[in-house]
Amino acid sequence: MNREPPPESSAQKLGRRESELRAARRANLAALRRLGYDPFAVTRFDVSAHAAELSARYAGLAADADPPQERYALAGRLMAIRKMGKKAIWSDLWDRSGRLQLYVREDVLGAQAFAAFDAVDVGDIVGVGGTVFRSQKGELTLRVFSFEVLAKALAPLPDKWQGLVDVEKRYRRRYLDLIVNEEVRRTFVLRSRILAELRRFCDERGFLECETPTLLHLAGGALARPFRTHHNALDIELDLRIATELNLKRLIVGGLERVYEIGRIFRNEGIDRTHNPEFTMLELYAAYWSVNEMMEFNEELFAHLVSLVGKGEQLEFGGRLLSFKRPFKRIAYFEALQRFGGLERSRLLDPAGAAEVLTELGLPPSQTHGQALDKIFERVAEPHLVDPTFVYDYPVVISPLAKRKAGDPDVVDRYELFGANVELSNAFTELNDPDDQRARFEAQALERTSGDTEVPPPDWDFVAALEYGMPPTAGIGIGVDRLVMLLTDQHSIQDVLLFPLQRPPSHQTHSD
RNA sequence: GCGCCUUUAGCUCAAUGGUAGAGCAUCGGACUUUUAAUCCGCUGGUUCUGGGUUCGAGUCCCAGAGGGCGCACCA
Repeated sequence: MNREPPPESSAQKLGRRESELRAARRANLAALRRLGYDPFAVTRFDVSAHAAELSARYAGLAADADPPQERYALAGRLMAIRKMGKKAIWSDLWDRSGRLQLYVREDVLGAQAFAAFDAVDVGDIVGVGGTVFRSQKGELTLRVFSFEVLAKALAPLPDKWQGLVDVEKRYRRRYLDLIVNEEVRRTFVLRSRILAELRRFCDERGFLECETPTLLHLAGGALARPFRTHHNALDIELDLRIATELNLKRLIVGGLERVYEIGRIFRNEGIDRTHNPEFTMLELYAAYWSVNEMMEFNEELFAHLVSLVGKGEQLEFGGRLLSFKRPFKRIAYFEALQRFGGLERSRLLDPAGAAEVLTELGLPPSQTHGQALDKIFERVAEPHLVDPTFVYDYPVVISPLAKRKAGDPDVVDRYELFGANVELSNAFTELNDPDDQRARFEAQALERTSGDTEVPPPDWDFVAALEYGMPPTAGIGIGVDRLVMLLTDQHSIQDVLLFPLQRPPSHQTHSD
């Protein structure tokens, strides 16, 4: 496999400067060991407090007040060291909660331990014990009475002031990005909280989190090219899933009634600011709901998330303020195209008419009627959808798994939620008529044989499941990464994925 | 896949075709309340890779690699 060589074996590849920086750190490691502080021999450290906790607890502590006597133990990475003469050192310790300044004095710590602290480098991980006081410049500080080195950083860290800016290095060595760029850490902490909140919100409403397989004999439920893989023992080809839809609906047939999955989806497509080959999707299905109940659920969920991370009911994104005040705007699909593009529904419903519109808009011809409608909508309507807006009554031709609207067979009970000009969720009343489902799969099979490689082969087993009866059900899909982008004001999917897919690094020419 | 931009010290960035530099970090020195600590001093380079043009290439040309942006693709 393509792996970087171990750093030490590639020493001769380092610039002379970097090897000197590393040598200096190794010299300090040796000094620490001589003094009886072997960093890599330590197996644990009792942490009794975190930086942010202490800052909050002693926010009212005055500089001239008698400092409290309580001893606290903290552990973290030293991100700055300011030496004042030979007998005092100021340092910044970062733990997962934030930063706390340390004040280390020889007369407090003792000669031996102070000598050891003198051999510590920026980036080293230490455990310290001491009492808090407020410095003359007004900063809460830990007076260090004891300390241990818990790990040595043998490699030099990026510049503390400029940080790590090189985007490629940030993605390839995310750990450095997280060490040095606080806002990056904040984004991922927030992502974790959003994920937890999604689960809590669904669990609270009686939804069961289910795990369906990622390895499938046949990837369906969406239009996308799957990744292929091979299982050795069974000697069969497998697909990585492109959606969780069909299996979750099998669970609805099975009577679980309310299910969801927050799952990794794989699509063998290009990479850009809004696409990564693997991404996270929330799919949720509720028996006995129509798309209208789902819309309410959706609205409540998004308003809730915005209330957690935004400014009240508003969310700042890209310098614009989006209002998530309920109710969100609503507009029918064809009404949007009429309003924003002056396009007639009857013309768009006709494949030839849609193809004409495509040409009039200066867009390249599309293979299918459905694709043409998607392109037209994207060009004509999406630029107007800034505040969250439910677009409902989608045409049946682009909705193979949705139930037709009563009294209007050309459209289905489906909506998409748009915000900041992108699709945020997609929901519909699920098709549960096995005969209709079979017919739509057959139509898709024709598209597939006529060359559309993204149409999945029909999943007849799914039709068989529907024949046992699936209750009326509404389903929703939410692209979690794009939701996190929206909520954290990030504009590239790579900035909400810890390890976005990158090409293999260029300088790994060795193959051993 | 196509186009544009980009790659120089550990990090962030300079350098008309003419001796590769700065800040931070490192290293040495001064300083027991500093916080981008400050002050003094010394270092540090396969200019992404491979070719070519030229008396001379970080700079120009060709090919390749990585990255970014745009287009195409993308339920």
